[in-house]
Amino acid sequence: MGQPTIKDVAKLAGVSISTVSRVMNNSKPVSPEARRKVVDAINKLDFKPNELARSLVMRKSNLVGVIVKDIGIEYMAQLIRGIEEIGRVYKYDIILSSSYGEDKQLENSIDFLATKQVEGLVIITEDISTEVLVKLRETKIPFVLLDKYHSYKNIKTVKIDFESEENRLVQSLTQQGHKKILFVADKEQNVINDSMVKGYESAVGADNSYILRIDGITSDDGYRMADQAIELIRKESITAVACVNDEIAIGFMNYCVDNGIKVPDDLSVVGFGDSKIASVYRPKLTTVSIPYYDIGAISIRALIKRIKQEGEILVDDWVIDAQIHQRESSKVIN
Amino acid sequence: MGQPTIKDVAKLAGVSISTVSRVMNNSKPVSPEARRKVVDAINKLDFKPNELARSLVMRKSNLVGVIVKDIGIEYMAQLIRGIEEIGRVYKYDIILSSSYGEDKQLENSIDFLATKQVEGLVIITEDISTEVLVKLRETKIPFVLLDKYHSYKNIKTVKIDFESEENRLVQSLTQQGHKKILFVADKEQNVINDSMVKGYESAVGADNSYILRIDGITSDDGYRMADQAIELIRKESITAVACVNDEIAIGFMNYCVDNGIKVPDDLSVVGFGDSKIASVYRPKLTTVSIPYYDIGAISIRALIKRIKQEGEILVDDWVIDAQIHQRESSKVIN
DNA sequence: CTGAAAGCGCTAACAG
DNA sequence: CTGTTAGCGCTTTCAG
Repeated sequence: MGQPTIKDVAKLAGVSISTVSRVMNNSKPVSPEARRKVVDAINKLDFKPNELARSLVMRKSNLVGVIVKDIGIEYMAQLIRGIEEIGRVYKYDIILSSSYGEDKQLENSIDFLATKQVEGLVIITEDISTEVLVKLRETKIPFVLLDKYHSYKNIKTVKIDFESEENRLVQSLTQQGHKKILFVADKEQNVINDSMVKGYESAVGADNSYILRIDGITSDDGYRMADQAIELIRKESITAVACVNDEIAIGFMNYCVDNGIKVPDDLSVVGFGDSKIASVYRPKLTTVSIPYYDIGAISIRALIKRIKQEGEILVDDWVIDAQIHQRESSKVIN
Repeated sequence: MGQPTIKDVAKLAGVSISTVSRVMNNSKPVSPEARRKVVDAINKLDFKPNELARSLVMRKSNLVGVIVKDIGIEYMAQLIRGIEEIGRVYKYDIILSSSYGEDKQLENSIDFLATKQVEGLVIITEDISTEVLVKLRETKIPFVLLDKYHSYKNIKTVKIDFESEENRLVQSLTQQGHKKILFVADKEQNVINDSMVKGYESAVGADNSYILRIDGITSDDGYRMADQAIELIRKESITAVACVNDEIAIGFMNYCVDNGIKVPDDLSVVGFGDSKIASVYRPKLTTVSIPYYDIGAISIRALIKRIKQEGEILVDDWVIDAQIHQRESSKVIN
């Protein structure tokens, strides 16, 4: 036979299985005498309760499903960290699944996790289709959606205020004496992009805005668009460039290195997001750090609260503060 | 009532629950007639079997536990990716747990996962104590240990041959004309370190070896030790430096930037590991990439094979090839 | 081919 | 305080 069960413990302790159950869960008073015998038996057998059986009868799995687009994406890993660590505090385990950005796979994951009786779902993606969303709602499983780019009516989430954070960042540039600042945005239309553009514009003034919308958001994309940016910068005597994310900023700075442009002496550059590389790259990149760990932690807490019926899940968007890291890539203008 | 159960399906289809079970699992012949009715009922109710109940009766959870030291560590995320993706192919789900390098937490995770009836365990850590190892063995749960630094008698693992990979890397340097090459190693004694030193030495010759053992393995540590290294490099007319990992190499190159030393013109630098930053940093770092995804994939495959009793788990260490990426930070000597 | 019945390991009334 | 009993939702003999 395999693992010892509650029956084995009961037999060894000379009591009924109910008694064993009671001491395990402290659910009802048990005589010290019986308790001792049971505890002894448990230790002797190295008995561990079968959570599966317990979950079945209690209709409670203590499992939450986390579906990520790709665990290899740096910020998703940070998010999971927060979710896992806080989930554990509430005795919830994480079951992990990846969607690789495919709707079909996402749906599969949701179904699959549903059969495993997860009590809640955290979905971390960069976009999700409305069809999947509908399906998700149908499952009746409480969920929180950490979606980077879109926001939906009636779905509240945990996030930072991209508009005001970008605004503060750009303002820090103007306070350093920069009059003309280029903003490199993502060509794709999405809420984050739009918010950041707004934040940028209200910092520099609408009549003093220089925006370059580029295709893609990787460092390669940043490198590729750089000649275009540099041309504009020369023509307009721009002294600082703010990029929609760190990767683009790094790609852009790489281009500068390759073309003899000195950052920050010739040009200040700032990013957004505080990816790991931002503080290792030279010059260290000025950027704003998004507290992903906290976002994950708050999400799972809200989710668990909802699971325990202690309240609705995120009645409003939960906005947390980000932090500007003034580093080497930007400085007071010469 | 909540989710529909097999009973509801049976009632709606007008058959017994056994019949429903049989069509779900194709476990026994069912008349086309009955099958149709059952399928209809399943669709109508949007019935999804409760895997918990199924697991309980079949004594098979289709769950494997993955314990990582910290999911924020880049290569661990890559490893998990491989595990998750291949696990899914075999219908295994991942339940994730972090140890944060603490033995106590690791033990807890093992226990916890055991109660969840995981069928196997993948432990990704950078070191593990023998006590925990003993405990792990006692659980009788099949496991694979992806331990970066240590190797244990009787525990086989999936890895690359650090010695011969480092050897090839250093040889590529000598082939580029470098006569004197410095190797920056980790002060701490561990198998990887030792292997790499061996690989380095057999490439340069024991009488021509320059080794600097430093404290720590982060880019900051690399930066900190750099003055010491530079001193040695000047004194001995060394033309290339090989670092035990990418982070140290980057830190070292940062120091070079800050001190007017041109890489690769004045000095060639190579790393090891191919972290993401290696290909984004300027100059792009020459390094060897460790196929973490594959390591994860092979591990889970071996584990599942073992679970299915189709063989012993890793009769021998499974060694896979790494690949040298010749990039910008090293070049033919002037 | 199909249904009744016995359990997987555990919890939770219900009587003592 | 404690044991007996009836399930949780499902699979699997065992008789038809």
